[in-house]
Amino acid sequence: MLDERKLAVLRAIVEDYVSTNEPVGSKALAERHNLGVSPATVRNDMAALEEQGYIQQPHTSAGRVPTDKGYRLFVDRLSHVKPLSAAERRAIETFLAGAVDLDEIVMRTVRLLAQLTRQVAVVQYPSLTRSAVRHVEIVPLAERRVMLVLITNTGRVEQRVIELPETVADDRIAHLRAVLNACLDGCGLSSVPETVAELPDRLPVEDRPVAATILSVLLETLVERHEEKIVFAGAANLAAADFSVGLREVLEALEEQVVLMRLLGETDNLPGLTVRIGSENPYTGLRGTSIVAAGYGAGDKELARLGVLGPTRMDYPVTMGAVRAVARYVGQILAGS
Amino acid sequence: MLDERKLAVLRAIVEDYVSTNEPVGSKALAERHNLGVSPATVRNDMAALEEQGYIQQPHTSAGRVPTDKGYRLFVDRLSHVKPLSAAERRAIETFLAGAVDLDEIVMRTVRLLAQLTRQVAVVQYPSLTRSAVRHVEIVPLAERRVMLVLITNTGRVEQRVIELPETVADDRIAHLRAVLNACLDGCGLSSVPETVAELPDRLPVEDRPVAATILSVLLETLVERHEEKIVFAGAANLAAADFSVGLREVLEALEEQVVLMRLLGETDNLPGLTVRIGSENPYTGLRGTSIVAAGYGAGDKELARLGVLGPTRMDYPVTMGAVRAVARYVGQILAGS
DNA sequence: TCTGGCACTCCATGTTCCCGAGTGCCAAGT
DNA sequence: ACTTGGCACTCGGGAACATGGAGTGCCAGA
Repeated sequence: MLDERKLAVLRAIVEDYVSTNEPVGSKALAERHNLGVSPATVRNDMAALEEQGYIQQPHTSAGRVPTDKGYRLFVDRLSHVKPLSAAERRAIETFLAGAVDLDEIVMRTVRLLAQLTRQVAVVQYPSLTRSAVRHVEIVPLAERRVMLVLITNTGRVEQRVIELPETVADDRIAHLRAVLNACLDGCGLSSVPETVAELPDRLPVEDRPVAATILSVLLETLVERHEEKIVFAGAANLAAADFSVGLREVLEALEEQVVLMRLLGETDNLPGLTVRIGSENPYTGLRGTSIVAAGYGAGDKELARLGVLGPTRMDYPVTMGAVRAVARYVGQILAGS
Repeated sequence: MLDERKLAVLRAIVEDYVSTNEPVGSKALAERHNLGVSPATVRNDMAALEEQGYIQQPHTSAGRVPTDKGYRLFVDRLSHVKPLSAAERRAIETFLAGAVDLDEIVMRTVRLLAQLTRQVAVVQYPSLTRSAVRHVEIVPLAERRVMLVLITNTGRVEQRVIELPETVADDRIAHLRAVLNACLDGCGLSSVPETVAELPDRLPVEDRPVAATILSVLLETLVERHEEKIVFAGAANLAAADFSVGLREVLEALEEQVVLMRLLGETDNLPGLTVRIGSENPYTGLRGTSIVAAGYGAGDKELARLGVLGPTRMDYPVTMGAVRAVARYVGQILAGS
């Protein structure tokens, strides 16, 4: 059905089209990649490939262009992830190492990835759900107002201002803090609700209303922040690519947290790297774009995802290499801090 | 030099050009705005306006287009800030009121502003410099590692992980925290360095190295975070405007924190609202764009700035109204929380 | 099964042409 | 001293048309 040479032809078409952005014809193909056959033969192969939907001509009498199906075959069977150069690795390492807190890690990561791939990079904040409590802090702000600060083992910090039902002395607050920490320290966020459930019963009666208020805010925070934060960078790279068509839609998608989440979220069979090509992805505005994504995390459990979005016509091996490498390094940094 | 009618003509040109995006000719002008004179007269006035650099023709035998100087005159003398409708005000209020922490306030503000003006909105986080310490927290993470959390009265939270030079018992940490808070509470961030200077001397000798480490990180945080965080939203609106030319540059500028900071930062004579039109702004990539900015803050002191960036050909009265209104509401929210 | 040849298609590019919107200027009117 | 109508002129942009070249499909021969 698809012999060795036809696959070689497809590979050549993808590579040429990616680098030139112009439909590639049989003659140029036979010359540039030494396939050892004549243009006429290549034409026959092309006809077969087109027959099966791997390539396509924009107009009669134009060269061929890969279809989404063609890219898919290329990614799955005809290419290998291209590792980064040593220099690039060093650059990543030093750039990420300079970050002082989670915000900055994420910020640097997204920029790094955008620059490395010359495309739009998307990074999700480490999931609250899968991390654990490191410390809970209750800070008195005013007579009846405190700030609740929740610090997770991934370095994430959530804060909330709480209005209390009554005036509370600082030492009672301090006690409450101690109790809370004793019982929550190291507790997985997902199990916080049950852990905390009968906690008010163990407190003096007069402290219960206050405790209840604080706990309800705490639980609320966990629920609301369930949805993850997500950031992107490198929008300028979109304009640089010849994205004149549909740029609007792409930018809109990028500003829709929900869409971004879904794009990054859905994984597929490949271990680690997910590639979603053009029409494969769920959002119609992104018909002409592909997503290369990977999970990252400290240790082996995946805490969040990051990836790159670009035209279907992208250099998949290189992009995949960059995404994989960055995901690994971020994981290391996260584990180390 | 510029009599009443010539000014009216200029105003009419700006308004028409803003709404149609096409060079406006004498005939259409005389008809649409009832100026009470003939096209020929309008032509004479136009010639005078062009003579003085307020308008310009793209080509001979085309209509006129306002120059930056023309827009400037329009903004300064020919237009009034247009207040928002009651419905819009309510929308702002309810939308902003739902925010639970500073991050979310800023996020919502920037989106709101982008949606309201259909342009790119830029919002700076409240300045660290001009706010005061509300609480300092030192959280033990591991034997020789603590997290320093700094909470300001603007609701901003900064955190840093610190490696200590030696193992420190929790009660010593607690003591240190108490001392720190006692001495820093309410202290303006800019005066933290001097306040903290002789603090180690008042501690037991064995605590001094640890205290020094922590304090140095604290000071470092203040310095590094001196530069403000800044976010933008609404990039899709750029694509919607006919920004085909220079879109690349604009997007690049938006991703350059430094450039953004400068754009927002420089104020001018007008109380509150700053308008910088096309070539007036310092960055060459933004030759075709204008910035409308305003300061905001809790109470009267300005904590940070926010604004909108769009094509020079924008509806200034409406945009200015939106920016001013949003700035005020954010101030209120900030003061109330 | 591959190859060279050949007729055909059609896009991209360049040229020409023409229309119309808009201008500048001038002479006449108020 | 302005304002106005008239008029010749300019120039951009779109339509119509020509052309060259890259690329294709197909076929007959090796």
